[in-house]
Amino acid sequence: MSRGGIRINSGRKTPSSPYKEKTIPVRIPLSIKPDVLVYLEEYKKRISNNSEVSLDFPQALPNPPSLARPIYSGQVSAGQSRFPSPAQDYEQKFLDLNERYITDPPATFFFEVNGDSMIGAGIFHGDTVIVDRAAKYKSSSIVVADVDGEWMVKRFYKRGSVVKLLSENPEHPPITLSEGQELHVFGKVTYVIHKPE
Amino acid sequence: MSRGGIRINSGRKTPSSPYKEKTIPVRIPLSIKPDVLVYLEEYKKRISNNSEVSLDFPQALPNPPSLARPIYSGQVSAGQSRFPSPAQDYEQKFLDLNERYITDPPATFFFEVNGDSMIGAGIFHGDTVIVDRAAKYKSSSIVVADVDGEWMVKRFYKRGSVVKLLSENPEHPPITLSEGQELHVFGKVTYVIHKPE
DNA sequence: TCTTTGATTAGTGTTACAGTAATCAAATGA
DNA sequence: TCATTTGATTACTGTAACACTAATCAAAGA
Repeated sequence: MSRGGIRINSGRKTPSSPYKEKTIPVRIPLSIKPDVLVYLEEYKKRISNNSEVSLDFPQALPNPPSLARPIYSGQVSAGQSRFPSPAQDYEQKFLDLNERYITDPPATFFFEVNGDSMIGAGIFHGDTVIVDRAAKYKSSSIVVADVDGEWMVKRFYKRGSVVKLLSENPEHPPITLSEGQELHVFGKVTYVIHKPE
Repeated sequence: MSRGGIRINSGRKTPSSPYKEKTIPVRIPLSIKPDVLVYLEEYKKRISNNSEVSLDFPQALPNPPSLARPIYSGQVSAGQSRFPSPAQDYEQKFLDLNERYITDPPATFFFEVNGDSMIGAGIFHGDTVIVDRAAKYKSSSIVVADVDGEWMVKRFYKRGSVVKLLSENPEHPPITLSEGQELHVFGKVTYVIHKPE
């Protein structure tokens, strides 16, 4: 009758929680408990969808509810063609920068740029680049990459087995990967935020 | 010596919590615990600011606090100097693009740029510029201006009574204001958002 | 071989509790 | 009389503990 006995190495495996990490109790006001639960639900989904993604880097939040700001947008010419006055035909939009420029929040990172090797691509010293780890990059994409521990913004170039990292400044020669050098593309630069002087 | 004795009606008053309501423990994944704490912080502030409001009826909070996005930021080199791996020294920041790049929401406008006359300033065709009408501009500031109904992005130049609008592209000559021409500076370009290709 | 079943371990919501904070009024002292 | 000190009293909070559920395994049975 008894089917008992030792079962070594049995039991629930870890991590088997939907978060794939430990949890800790945090006191939440009753009125916003439902919001937090919804939030956790979203987070769970994201974690399970991205489960194949490496967890070397801490993952950030799912799409939290954002405060949209009403912004009047229009078009303006850098050349000299004629445009209607923004005062007349502005279009009231609720433009949320986060929404517009961050496609995948958990995969999005910000970097401040150091140096002027990418001036030709409109990336200046001190600029902030928005990097999306989930975005697909190809040859000629601008990426943030790590070559033997050195992190840089470059234009990624690949033809067959030849991989180079190109600058956009004649003073900076391309970097060709030599034998034994390791290249990790961290993510694709999707936007550059530049503060003009 | 003894100051003891019954103190009827003494003790901490309710509600004395910053939330003005009960709380309950909710299990939160460790990695997003900081986010939730920030969220609660915001909520607390909102509650305390509205404390003068009558509590006869439950009040709907005006702006629901948004869950700030944690973004891991680091620095990356466009040159070739060495930087530590973001995995090692990432700094968890709650970076909100709106907050960071929009100082004065009602005075902030967005324009899409047409043409390439400002390439030297890192402003390309198709870019979006953030324009702050409330920001002070001076000679050499980049502005959105209206000259006789024509709207443009230019570098504003002023020496005495001489006013010019300069391009940042050798192919585009400066615009000198002639007699009878009207110039209205709409606002100062505070940031340029560029999508590299 | 396949299925059943209890053993075993991980994860979860909630209670309990100890420690802290806030508030009051009696006792004290000026 | 009135301000200050002080301990009593009550509310609040973070977290440990615990009971319960979920997941997984391998031995026993079919």
